Amino acid sequence: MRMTRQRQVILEVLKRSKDHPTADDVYDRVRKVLPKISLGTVYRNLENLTADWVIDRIENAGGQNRFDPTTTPHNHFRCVQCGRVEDLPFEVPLPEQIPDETWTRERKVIGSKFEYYGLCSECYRLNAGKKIFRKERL
Amino acid sequence: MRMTRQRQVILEVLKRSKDHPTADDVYDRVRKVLPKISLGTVYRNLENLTADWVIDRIENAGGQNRFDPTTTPHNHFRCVQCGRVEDLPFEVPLPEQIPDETWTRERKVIGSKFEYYGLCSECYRLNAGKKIFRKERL
DNA sequence: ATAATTGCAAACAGTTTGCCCCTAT
DNA sequence: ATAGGGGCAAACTGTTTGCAATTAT
Repeated sequence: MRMTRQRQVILEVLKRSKDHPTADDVYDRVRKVLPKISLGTVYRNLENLTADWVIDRIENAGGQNRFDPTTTPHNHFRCVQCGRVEDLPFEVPLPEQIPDETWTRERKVIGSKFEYYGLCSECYRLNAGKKIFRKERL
Repeated sequence: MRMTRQRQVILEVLKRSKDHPTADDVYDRVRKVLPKISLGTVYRNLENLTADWVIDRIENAGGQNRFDPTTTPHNHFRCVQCGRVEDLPFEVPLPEQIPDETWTRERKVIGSKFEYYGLCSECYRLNAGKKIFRKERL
């Protein structure tokens, strides 16, 4: 991987971000430094950096993906209303080994993912009392 | 919600599926019974059924959403290569309560999600020895 | 020198929507 | 009878790709 100015700035922006920005977010922030960069370049770099494990992609089918400068294991809280992703400020005690060996032997288990979901503080305040997550729960 | 023939068949197809089909998958299967149904109708129904908690949408993955006829809590294994989602054939011991009360008070935590990911048995066999998940791991 | 990378635009995939007709209640 | 739902196509959003020009190594 060549270290171009674009890649450098994208990476800096990302490493400085604590909010797990979307590709658009990154694009907007990078453009303040490199106004002529194209969205395609941002996508290509996010892809390459993800492939090389420099950053992490938080996937979200249907909506926008988000990118995480932290590649060491940690867990997230996801807002089901606005899509915001926050790091959990505490550890979650997760099982260290998979109980079923027959199951494990048949596939390659690479890792696991845990997250809480709900309403972030802002959406919670804005929606106090309203039923907004699907129809009848919350 | 009116019970139309289309909704009925979509629901039947889904309840019979153990593989967490995508909207396309559902469309293909439903078309064997109702060849004239439109993809839009399938999407609209999957959306409504999800909103009414009749089915579940599996959305934190790349690519297409998948749909799950089981709405009671259970966990998944996701293949990072083909996207397939399987139910885990065992229970995962997850934390029952969130350790940090200050954190909890500020937002509305609705639930949590846990999954293993890796290569399903088919992709594992096909890719034995190859490095296919991102660049240098596996 | 040359292979990787860029900007740009066009293409793509998945999903949603508007409109007008139809049908379950 | 009438509001909710269907079919169809067009629109939309997020992401990827082809190409010719540029740049890090």
